Amino acid sequence: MSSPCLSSVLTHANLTMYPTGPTDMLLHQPPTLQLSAPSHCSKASAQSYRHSSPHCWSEDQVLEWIGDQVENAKFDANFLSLACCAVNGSTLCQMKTDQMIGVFGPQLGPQLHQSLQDHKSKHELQNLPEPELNETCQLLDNFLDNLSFPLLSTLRFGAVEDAVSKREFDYQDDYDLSLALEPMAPEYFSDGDYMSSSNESASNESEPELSCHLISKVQIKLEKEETQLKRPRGRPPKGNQERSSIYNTPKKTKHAPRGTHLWEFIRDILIHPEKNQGLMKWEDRHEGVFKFLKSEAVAQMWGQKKRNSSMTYEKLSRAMRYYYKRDILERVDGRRLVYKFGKNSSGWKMEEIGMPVLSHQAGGGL
DNA sequence: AGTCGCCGGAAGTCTACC
DNA sequence: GGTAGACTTCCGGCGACT
Repeated sequence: MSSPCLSSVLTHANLTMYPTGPTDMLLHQPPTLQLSAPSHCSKASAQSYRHSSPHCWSEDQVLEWIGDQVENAKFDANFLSLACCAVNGSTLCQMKTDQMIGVFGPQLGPQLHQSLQDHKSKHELQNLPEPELNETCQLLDNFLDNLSFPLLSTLRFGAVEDAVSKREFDYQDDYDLSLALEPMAPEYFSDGDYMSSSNESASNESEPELSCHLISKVQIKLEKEETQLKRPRGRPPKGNQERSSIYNTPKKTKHAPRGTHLWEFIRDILIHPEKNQGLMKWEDRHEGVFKFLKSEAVAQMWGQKKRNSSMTYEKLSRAMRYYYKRDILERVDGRRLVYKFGKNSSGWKMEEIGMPVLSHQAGGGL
């Protein structure tokens, strides 16, 4: 069996995971295959393994973990065979140091073993005060899974080469960074006004948000197929006859798994700086006060997760305001784009997520 | 006056659950 | 199939700012 480049898979996973990442991220990371994943992309990778015990890691999560270790060690992933990584967390946890060295080599093996021990002890020691925190981690995993293309979740090692080469082809064929600066070609949309709201709203934003336009053709093509089948959520716009055809389409029967709630999505962005990319920041970490830095970009990400390309910050903020009644969020009067987590929210406090609570740690932290 | 973010009512969809 | 919860969409209004 040949040894497909692990880093290629990881790089693709990252790029497909966040196709609408911030402008600087993509503009400075041309869509070429690299031996080690670009740091930005890597930081934006799922890292869902961090939130579950190594014993419970799936093969995909093991792959993510290995990818991070490869990057940290500046290890040349070309020397790694994907076949070596085709293990789940349970199997991995049974491996001893010498076995790891045997499989991953003398350079990477010990580091992987040490990292695994760290993760194991972290999850054994971590005292989660609320059961929902476990659910939160699962929701985060779901979020990451749902956000990505099915590359990681469907890729099986026997079919890696085919899948990778196909993704390479699709990617190079379809991904166009010029989209960041140019209007999207109308043929990529099923409905011309679907994208108009985001472009329009992005232009309204006081801060530059080029990232709003960074939606790959790959994604758009997928959404095109979806929107042709799926009736848009919410109240239909007044006098909009263009969408009438999709309102008559048969109802989708397949129920998607319960997804992350909006406040959890926001929280996850805030507590995972590697996924934040300057979208939001803590104003007061201790009090749970946060601010949208790139409101429309966050809205686009939310829309991406909900498969709704017409999501805007205005709509997102309406949903946020509903949380006031439920004490999931509290009002922060007089400050634009600023919200505060309420008493019915969870999983954002430092002590809840196992971070050391330092004095003077409020504010500023991503 | 125009723009922007925020507010909250109303009406709608979608999904999970019973 | 019915229902509840969680949004989504639209809209009119408000205050701050330019």
